[in-house]
Amino acid sequence: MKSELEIFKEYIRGRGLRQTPEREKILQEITAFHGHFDVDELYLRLRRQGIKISKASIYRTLPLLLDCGLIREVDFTDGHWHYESIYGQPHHCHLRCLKCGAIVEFEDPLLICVEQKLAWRFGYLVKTHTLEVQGVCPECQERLGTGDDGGD
Amino acid sequence: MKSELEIFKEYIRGRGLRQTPEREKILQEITAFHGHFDVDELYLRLRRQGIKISKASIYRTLPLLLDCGLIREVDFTDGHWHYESIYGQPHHCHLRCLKCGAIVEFEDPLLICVEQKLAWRFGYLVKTHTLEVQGVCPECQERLGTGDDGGD
DNA sequence: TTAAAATTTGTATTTGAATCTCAATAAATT
DNA sequence: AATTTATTGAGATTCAAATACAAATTTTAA
Repeated sequence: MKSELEIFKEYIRGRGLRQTPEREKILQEITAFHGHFDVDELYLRLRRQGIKISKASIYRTLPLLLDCGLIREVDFTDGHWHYESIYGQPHHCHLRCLKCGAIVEFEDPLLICVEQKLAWRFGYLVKTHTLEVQGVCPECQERLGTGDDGGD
Repeated sequence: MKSELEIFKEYIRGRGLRQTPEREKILQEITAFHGHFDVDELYLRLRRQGIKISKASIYRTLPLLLDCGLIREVDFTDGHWHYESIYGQPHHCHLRCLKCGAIVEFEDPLLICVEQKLAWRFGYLVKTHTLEVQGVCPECQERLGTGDDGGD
């Protein structure tokens, strides 16, 4: 299987763009970390390693990584986008705690059935799906008492 | 069943807030329209009827309507939030066309199974879910040719 | 290897959605 | 009707994201 870097280089070439150390470092950091991140976190993580890349470059590189399918937008929490590396990872969904924000990743084959039914019923060429299930994690249930209703 | 306005009034009273014509007009317009909307659309729709309410008031009222469960955030397309009225409506998910933005609403009982499995497996108190399935609608498949891969 | 051509970078600025400030107004309570 | 307090509207502010521009870097080819 091709590495993320190979995928990215092919994409860059295919689009007539240029390979730059900044773009490679950004991709490298994202694939090395492998978790949810936002622009600030990514910027700071690079800085801590002595890698000085401007936020403007990060903002310019993320759409490229999105476009070639190496990352995806996860959610719009806290008034800005969060991302995650997805290449080579099986597709997964998120279970989010409404109280503490904890995230559990899961996958359920039933979603393929849902997709297939939709394709048949509405004639769509189905590409992917984004599912977030919201609830209260066991720790927060404990912490807040059993009578908690999950509201704010 | 209580009307949306009754629900809202009870919420307002319960929180020690005030009933104002602005808040009522906003709610009225949302329930009358019954579709997806964003702040600008709502503002313009009110304006077209000669109802002058500032965007600031709309921005201040939406969180109240969210909080009492009359509307929900649908997506963050175009760099800003979109909403929809949900009171009295059965929960539903969205199937979105990646090309033209068309939205089909659907519901699939399999999602209840998914929720139940998550509750059991991770101990979460599951509240709700948000599922968006992305693909290409029949019209866009036609328009763009069958060889289209759904990318941009 | 060098130079020309075109893209990318960083800095500073701009954009736009969403929030906040504050004086004027209006709702609730007495 | 008067008092208290929340809400409104206009404009200022905030912050993530996008952009302009000059300097630097990559690419291509001579």
